[in-house]
Amino acid sequence: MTRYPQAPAALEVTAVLHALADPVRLDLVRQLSESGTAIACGRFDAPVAKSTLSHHFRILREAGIIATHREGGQALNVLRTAELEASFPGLLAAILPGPQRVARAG
Amino acid sequence: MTRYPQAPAALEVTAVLHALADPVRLDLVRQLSESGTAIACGRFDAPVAKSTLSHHFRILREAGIIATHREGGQALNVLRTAELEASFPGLLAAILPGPQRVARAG
DNA sequence: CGACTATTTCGACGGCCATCGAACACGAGG
DNA sequence: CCTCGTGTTCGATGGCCGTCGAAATAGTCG
Repeated sequence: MTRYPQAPAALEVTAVLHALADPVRLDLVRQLSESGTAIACGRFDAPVAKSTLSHHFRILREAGIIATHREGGQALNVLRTAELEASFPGLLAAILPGPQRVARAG
Repeated sequence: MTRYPQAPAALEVTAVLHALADPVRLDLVRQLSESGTAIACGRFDAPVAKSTLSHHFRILREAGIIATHREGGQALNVLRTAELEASFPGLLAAILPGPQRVARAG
């Protein structure tokens, strides 16, 4: 079975920021966040080749931003919201909303 | 009077994250945040050459993270806290208190 | 003006990164 | 067993980035 390189014990801020600094990866994280559920690698909407997508998932995984586990024939990805919130509270909330989105009350 | 290339009208999230993803730059921002005041380029504590430091300030400036204005032979840098908070509320609070430090030479 | 300090620019160098297509691995189903 | 769908790995490529020292620029002060 495929062994996924697990996230580091402690999330490194530079690794997390670097992972999120790429437009493609940031969009992947946005899709995960908005869906709220696990998404298979092939179900993402991204303008890059499959191999490139796999590379991006690796970066996100090694930074500790997402976790991947195989189920059936596919690899399901989930956002590690709790760990991210524990290490950098408010980070996702700060950067995930699109820059043109207007903050709404409530 | 020296004209510094000013920050874009709207802060770009990928540019901001990329700027903060470098350990040296993140440390510069930390020093600015902790001091709470303007700091001249030459008074920062960083393990790189002055020319490299100038390069890092440029990246931070163009991302809209800091602002620089000349005053009496030196260039004073300030964190653009208000603009950052307006565009990405909670971002600085999420990543600045981290335990990461740049190892200094010597 | 001339010297001195502070910062930027220049040119070069090495390394890392995003990207791709092709080939490989792995699990599920016929 | 063979095939198909899904991800990953490999090798190559082009570009961007961090780094430096040296030279250029800017502003201050005598």
